[in-house]
Amino acid sequence: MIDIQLLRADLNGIAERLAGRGFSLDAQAFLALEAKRKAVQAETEELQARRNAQAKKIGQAKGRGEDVSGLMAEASGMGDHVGALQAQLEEIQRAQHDFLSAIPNLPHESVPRGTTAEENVQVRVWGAPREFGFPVKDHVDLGEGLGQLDFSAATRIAGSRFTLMKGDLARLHRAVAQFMLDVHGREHGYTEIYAPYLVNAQSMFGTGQLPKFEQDLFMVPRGDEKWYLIPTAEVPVTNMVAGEILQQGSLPLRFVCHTPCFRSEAGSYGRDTRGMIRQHQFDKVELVQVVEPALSHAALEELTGHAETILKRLELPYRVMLLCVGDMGFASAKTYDIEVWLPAQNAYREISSCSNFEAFQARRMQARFRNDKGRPEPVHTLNGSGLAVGRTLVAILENYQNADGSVSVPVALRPYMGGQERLTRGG
RNA sequence: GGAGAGAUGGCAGAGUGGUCGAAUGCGGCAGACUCGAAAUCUGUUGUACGGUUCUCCGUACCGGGGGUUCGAAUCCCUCUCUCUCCGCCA
Repeated sequence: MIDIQLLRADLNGIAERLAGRGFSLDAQAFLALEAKRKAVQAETEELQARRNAQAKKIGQAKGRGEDVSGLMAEASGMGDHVGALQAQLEEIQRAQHDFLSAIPNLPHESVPRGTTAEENVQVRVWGAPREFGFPVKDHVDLGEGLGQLDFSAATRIAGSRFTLMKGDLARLHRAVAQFMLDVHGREHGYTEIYAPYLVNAQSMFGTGQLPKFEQDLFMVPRGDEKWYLIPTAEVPVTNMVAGEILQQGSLPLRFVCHTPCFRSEAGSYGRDTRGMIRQHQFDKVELVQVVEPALSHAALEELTGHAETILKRLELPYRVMLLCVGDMGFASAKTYDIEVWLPAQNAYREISSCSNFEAFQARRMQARFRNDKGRPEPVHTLNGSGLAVGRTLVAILENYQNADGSVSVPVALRPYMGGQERLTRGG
């Protein structure tokens, strides 16, 4: 949620900054709504004050044993009038809330201009793609060749965009997640969280998935209520601080959480149809930080570095991209994507997205801390994949493949595989 | 799934129609006493929105929503959640 004070103070300036990310702010609608709100709110509150004063007078007169029928007659009708005004005010406020809810976050000043992914800026590259002395296979051929990846079973059981793994590959998948949790939890100081996979609409609103992006989610109805399968652990974990007023000394909060993630992938029908790059269900280890505003951009650098550590330890080549304004998500003020090298695609592919949401989510969630003046102020929230487990597995398969179709286990993961060094057919 | 009891400020806990944003205690903050601390005493201490603008003022909020009333923390309806007992279950 954008700060309404900013719109009041500098409407045109804000509209201009939002235009950069392809959002056209209806300034006239805002001004009209604001004027109406101001008038109705002033009138409502004034009448409420008069009604309260009158009711108080009646009470006091009654206490003295006086006749109050005259006072009561004066007051009759005031209640209905107040009610009507309140209803009107609520409607205006709801409209204003809806208006604000649909506005994306303001990009940070360090974010480059641009409208598409082509204009993202490469920040750094780590590692060099390996030279294979043989024709490389993609992860589907490798996994199926090992007899450990079965898309036809997954399709039979659920449908397209689902994965079924068996044996050593399933174990390696688990090892990857365990490894990430251990590095972030034990070395980077994140507190491990286990959280609900189904959340209510309010939580989805808090992190910005609702109301605009309901079509991207799996919704689970229960009576009149709706639950949603989480598209990322960001949702339950960030909402841990919803409605809270945190003590300054308790910040920063750092959480790591491994969950499955569920995405409808509506509107991406033709993309990445082969393999496990784009699935309805995938595992991810998510990093979340809740910090003081002044420190949030330093925290984004730190968090991104924590995600990169995983790729370094796994010795997978990657690059870090700073997203341009047009390619950023709705709630983000600044985003780095980490892209891992996939030999079969001869390309870098996204494996992590690290964002600073500044106060955008905090305002929606009412997540605050007590600042130096002792006043409640919205915190800043950040998150990043640390990393997407399925895509990490894809990267391992493709980068660690051998000429005979077997796959070496990265050294860092061997302790999680009972020392096993290789995935081979029948394993 | 069945039966019962609850939900009040950071916490505990009063308050069954009017001067209640809410007693009291604890905690927090400030001050007094003290060389300092403890104890004691005094004062103070919620959030949101709006107006004004760094000073105050107004409105709302006693689990959520709705109703009765001139007036609701208090009465009525409803939902959610918590606790106890029984059943079931991983």
